[in-house]
Amino acid sequence: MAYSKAGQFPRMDVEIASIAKALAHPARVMILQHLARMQTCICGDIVSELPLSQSTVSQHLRELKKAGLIKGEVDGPRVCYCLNIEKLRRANLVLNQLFKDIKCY
Amino acid sequence: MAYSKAGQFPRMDVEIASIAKALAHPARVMILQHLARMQTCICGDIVSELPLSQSTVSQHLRELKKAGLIKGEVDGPRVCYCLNIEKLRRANLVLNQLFKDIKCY
DNA sequence: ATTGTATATCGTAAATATACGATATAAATA
DNA sequence: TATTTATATCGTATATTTACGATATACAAT
Repeated sequence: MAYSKAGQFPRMDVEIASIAKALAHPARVMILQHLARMQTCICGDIVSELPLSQSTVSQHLRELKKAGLIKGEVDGPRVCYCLNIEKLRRANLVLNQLFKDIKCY
Repeated sequence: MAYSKAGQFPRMDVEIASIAKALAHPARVMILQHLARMQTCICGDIVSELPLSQSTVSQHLRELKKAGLIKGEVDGPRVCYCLNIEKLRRANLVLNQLFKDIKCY
C-alpha cells in the first residue's frame, strides 16, 4: 500500500482497511463468489471465469491469500483454493461493526 | 484505479469493489467515524484528528466524496462534511449481500 | 482594501496496483 | 526420462495512490 503511516492509525481501522482493500477489485470479488459456489475449491477454473490472463489472476489470488480471505493447498500439479470461512466471518463482523459505529445499518 | 477492464465485470461486483476501495485506507475509515461522532459535520477538525497534512486529508475527503459516502457543503470560508447516510446504508447492504452470497455471516 | 482563515488544487516524488507475456517450477503421465 | 499440465514468479509497462509543500481560491473580518 502506498501509505507509510500504518502505525499511526488505530489497529482496528487498519484491519478494516486491509479487508476492504482485498475486496477492492471486482476480479477478487468474483473469485470469492466462485469459490463459494464450487465447494470443491477449484483453481484453474477461476482463470477461465475471469476476463484476465492467468498471471493476473494468480496475482489477485495472492492478494486474497495475503489478506487471509482464502487458503491455497497444493494437490499434485494443481492448487486448490478455498474460502477461509473464519477470516471471512471476521471480515463481515468487522465491517458490520463499522457501519454500526457510524450508525448506518 | 489501475484496472482497465471495469466493463467486463458484473455491475454489482464493480459496485462492491468501488465501495470497498473507499474504505481501503485507515484515514478514510477514521474520517467516517469522526463524522459520525460529530453530527455537526465539522471539517477542519478532521485534519487535526489525523496524522496527515491538510492537503492529504483533502485528497482522502475527495475519495470519499467520489464514492458518494460523504457530502460536502460550503459554509462561508469553510466546508462542512457529513456522512451520506443513504449511500452508507447501501454500502452496508451490498457488503452484507456479498457475505451472504459466499455464506460467511 | 487588506488581512487572515479554511479548503482545494497543483506539482511532484515515491510506492503500489494492475495487467500481460515469457519463463520457471513442480508434479503427473506417457 | 521426456512430456504435458497447472501454477507461480519474473520482468516490464502503465496507471493509480499516497503524501507533502506551495499556491490558489473564496470568504470573513478588520
